[in-house]
Order: sequence, then C-alpha cells, then structure tokens
Amino acid sequence: MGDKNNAAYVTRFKDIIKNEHFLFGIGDISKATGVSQRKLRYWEERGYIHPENSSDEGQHRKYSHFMFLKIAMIQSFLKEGYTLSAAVQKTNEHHKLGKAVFGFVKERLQNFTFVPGGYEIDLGEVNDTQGKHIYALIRSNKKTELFLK
Amino acid sequence: MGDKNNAAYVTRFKDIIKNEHFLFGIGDISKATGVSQRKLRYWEERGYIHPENSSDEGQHRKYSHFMFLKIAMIQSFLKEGYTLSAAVQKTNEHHKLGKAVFGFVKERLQNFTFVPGGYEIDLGEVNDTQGKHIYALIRSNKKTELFLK
DNA sequence: ACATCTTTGTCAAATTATTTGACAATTAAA
DNA sequence: TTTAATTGTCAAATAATTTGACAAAGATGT
Repeated sequence: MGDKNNAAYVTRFKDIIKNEHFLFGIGDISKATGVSQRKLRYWEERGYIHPENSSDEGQHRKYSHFMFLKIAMIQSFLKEGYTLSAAVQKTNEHHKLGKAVFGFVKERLQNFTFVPGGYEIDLGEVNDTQGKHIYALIRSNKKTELFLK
Repeated sequence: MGDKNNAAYVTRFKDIIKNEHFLFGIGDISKATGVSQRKLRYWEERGYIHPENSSDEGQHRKYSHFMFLKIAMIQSFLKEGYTLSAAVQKTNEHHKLGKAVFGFVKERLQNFTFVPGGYEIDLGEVNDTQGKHIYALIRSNKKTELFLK
C-alpha cells in the first residue's frame, strides 16, 4: 500500500505514460535499430513502414515508438535470413503485441511503495482471488518477484 | 500457452525491448512534453536535466526515454504550481520508478497467445501459488483482466 | 552464365532543424 | 522598488535531413 503522496505521484506518472506520444527522427531510428537511413526510405517507398507527420510538424520524417518496434523486428527477421517481404509479413503477424504489452502496464499500474533497493508495484485485482491484488517486487540486482496480497 | 512460433517471436520481441536504446532530439522532446526548447536548455544549464551524447553521435542534444519521463514529470509539477526547483525535487523522489515499471514488463514477459481481439500474456510465476503463472488478458475495448493459471 | 530485378550505398544541392550567444521581456522573490 | 530567475526572440553558423540520381551489390529467373 502506498501512502497518499505516492498515489498522487502514480496518477501523475500514469497520465504521462498513458498519453506519451513521442516521435523519432530518421537518424535516431537508424542508430537505435542499426537500419540505415537509405534502407528506411526504401522500406517506406515499398509501403512497409510509414513516418508519422502532420503538415504542421516539420518536413523531416518522424517515426512512432510502434514504428520503431516494427523496424527493429523486421531487422531481426532479416538478420535471421528472411527476405524483406517475408520479414515484414512475420512482423505484421503480431503487429499489435507492442501496443498490448506496453498498454497493459499503463492501464494496470495502481500504486507503488518504495522499498529498500526498489519498488513494490500494485498491478490491481486478480480474478477469482477474493479481491487480492498482484504485486511486483522490483529491486535492483534482483529478479522481479510477483505475489498476491 | 503459446505455441513454438510465439515463443520465438516473444524471444525476439523481448530482446528488442530489453535492449532498446533510443534517443530523442530536442524538438521531439519539446513537442512531446510541451516544454519549450529554451526551457530545456535553461534546465540543462541549471543542472536539472542532461542530454545523452557521446562524441561520435552528432552535435545535437539527444535525450533518453528516462529523461523524457523526467521532463514530463517536472512539467506536470510546474503546472500544479510548484517552483522549478521544487518540481525537480519532487520528480527526483522517484526517479527510478520509470525504469522499474518498464523494466518489470521487459523482464517478466514470458510468452503470449493470440486471442480474439487481442492477446493473453504470460507474466510468469507467482510466489506461493504452487507454480501458477499470472496471465494478462488484453483485448481492444475491454479492460485488461488478470488471472492465475 | 547472363539478364533482369531488387536492394543498398554514395553524393550533390537544397532545405530544415538545432546550436550558441546575446539581449529583451516577463515573472518571481527579496 | 530592486534584484534575481526564467523565458522569449533573433541572427549567424552549423548540423542533420531531404530529394533525385546514379552506381554498386545482391538476389532471382531463365
């Protein structure tokens, strides 16, 4: 159980991560994924990826986090020997996984308590457990533990 | 239980999110947080925030996701009426929460199953439950549910 | 083996975004 | 009211990206 201050902090934190909408320049994506800018423009030309730009937001390509994950995934399959179009197909099979995974934590973060070396995070109620919540105990240099309370 | 293909996908996905290291330009941060570039440079001057640059990575300021969260949090406190130094202090109280929260999901993602409208994600074993795992059922337009299996 | 197609690299000229330094304007504190 | 802190604006310079073009490399098909 976090105290009142932590609840406010979490509310603020949740608002930020829930609404975070950041974009990367092509150079940033290239460096972060190891895919050259030339490749990125070609993939765009082929219709595999899309920058996210509105007309009032500058003339440079800007990519979302979702697109970053997609690009990294395509690259990963390419490295495995897949052809480009196959890599794109494999990537698209679960193109919503990233949204789901990160969306999960953004939705489920209820509260947190500061503990020695880290945090205990309340992820909310678990079905069929008489109202028990699942907590993640996250400490530096230790494997995260999950427990019910 | 995901099948063999999904386990490989998750491994790849985990590798990407675990090692993701992306950086934002100052314009991107400014747009994403609503904090002007002038302000960001002033906060840097004051020692409150730091771009992350190595000498071989260009001359423009580049900020990490962690720094993005910090900046957004400071802005949030400022909007609440705190002085800049107080906002920074409040933000620094839990400067590791972001790392903990996102680190949790990166560490704990075990596997996933595609279900109608979304995914069922296995987050691994829960203490004192005879080896049961906690699953998140994430579907579009539905609240995420957690259950033990 | 050769021809064709796809993909990636390189480069120049132009454009856009960021930098620094400086000063002004606004806001907050004493 | 004065002083200090914070933010806005601007010019000149520099860095990063754009587009178009062509070359080079790699893959595919006959």
